[in-house]
Amino acid sequence: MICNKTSNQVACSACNLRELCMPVGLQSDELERIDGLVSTRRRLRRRETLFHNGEKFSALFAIRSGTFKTRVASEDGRDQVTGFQMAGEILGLDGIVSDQYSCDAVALEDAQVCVIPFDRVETLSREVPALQRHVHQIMSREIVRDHGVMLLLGSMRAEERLAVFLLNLLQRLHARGFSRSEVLLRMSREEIGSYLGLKLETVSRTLSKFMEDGILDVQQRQLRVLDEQALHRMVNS
Amino acid sequence: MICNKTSNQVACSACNLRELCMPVGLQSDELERIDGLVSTRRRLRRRETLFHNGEKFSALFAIRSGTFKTRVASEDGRDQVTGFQMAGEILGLDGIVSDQYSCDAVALEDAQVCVIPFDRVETLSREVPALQRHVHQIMSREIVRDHGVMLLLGSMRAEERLAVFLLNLLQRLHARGFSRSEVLLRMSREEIGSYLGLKLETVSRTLSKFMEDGILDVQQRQLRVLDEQALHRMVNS
DNA sequence: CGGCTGTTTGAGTGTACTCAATGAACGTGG
DNA sequence: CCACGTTCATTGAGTACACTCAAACAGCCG
Repeated sequence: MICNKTSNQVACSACNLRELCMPVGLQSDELERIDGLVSTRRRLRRRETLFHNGEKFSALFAIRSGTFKTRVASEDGRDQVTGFQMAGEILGLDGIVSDQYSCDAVALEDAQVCVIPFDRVETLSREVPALQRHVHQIMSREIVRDHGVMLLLGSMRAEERLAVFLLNLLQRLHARGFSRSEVLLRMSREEIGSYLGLKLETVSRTLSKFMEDGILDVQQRQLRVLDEQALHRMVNS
Repeated sequence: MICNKTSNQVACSACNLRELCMPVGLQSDELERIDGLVSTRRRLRRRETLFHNGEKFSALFAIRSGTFKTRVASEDGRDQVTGFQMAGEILGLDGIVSDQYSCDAVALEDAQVCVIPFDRVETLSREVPALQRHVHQIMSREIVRDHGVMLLLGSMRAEERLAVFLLNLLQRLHARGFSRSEVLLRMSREEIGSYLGLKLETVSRTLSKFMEDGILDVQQRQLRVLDEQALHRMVNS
């Protein structure tokens, strides 16, 4: 009986995320060469951690499905959500520098990831310049994103932070084929608050205010944007 | 008459920053191979910008001397200092992803940088795995650093932020052979405030409070730490 | 010296926080 | 399937920290 771990694998070249994920921008011949990048898949249930702070680094993870949060902890127990990640995005870049992950990655819903051993990334990107370039871009993108979050945390008020957060979330979902105006939030008020540097009560109050103003319709975690322009105006004024 | 741009160049292999900068961890034979990385040097005067947001990306910059700040701007004019960089640190990583720099890098004092054309980095790191690894680590380090700043901005109070800032600054200066307790601040209160998500008055008041408490001695930009343990306690409690 | 930039300090305000109670949704087990 | 406990969300009341506005002061350079 032929049956192995990889029997249900989908090659990068055949993955429906190839326009979004590692293979972005690669030629078809290059695409085939990176099919060997993914060693295995891994399934996670809600609340399971993909890796945690201090764990030995060995691989990056490409999200196939589901949503994650990453968080860092301070010595005295406080923690900070550093991002929410969705299909096609890469987790684990923080682990490269010290050979151990420096944050926790937690699934916010049942999820599946592609395991990409980092030594394969290094080997292959020496041979495939387009992959090398792509890896550099992924890391650079993360740096630019982080700088945007710093701007948000350092200089914006609660309403602006939430507006930026929602617009960003919707834009990324839209890029994945979902509605531009409707979203089922995978994260709690507390997690949103942690990400935005606010307390959960402030997140809740601000959402309520947006509802009063006719900008949003929020029913628990089901959220609909009624006036996207109003959100944009919040950010640019 | 023989006289060219590179006459006063110092090779990476001979640079006194080699324990701190790009060549970190390379073997001597590898070291020689990366001597070609630096195309030129560039001198900057105080307040000069090394690159600015939107400018075409072509090179990374290794700081040889002097201190820089990087800042990002929001659409409505506010800006946020995203970091202060000193000798041996690398500027320009944000430019890789979109082929243009996404922030401004400004010299806080007269400075000198090594210009490292990025295509050379990519070419050479395909041939020298240790360099490839090093580039990945530099980018990963920046990501981890940014996450730390997010933790600071998202969850710490003014006194803690300033304590973290000072400890980090002193630790980096110490690694460069300077005093662990004394520093001439190269940045204004406003710049510190922008970095820490505080107003300049709050920075000033908090420094004054640290003086009253006997933790610091501050005379304008000349700062001396009298009680380093007290600063550490601020952070961990 | 005057003008300028940067810093300090004060007074009053406001935004987001803490503490607290209520209510809604969800999952588990009887 | 319903009852229960638990988690999560909302809303209120009062507070605190950092903000704004303002004035005075120090240091620096031409």
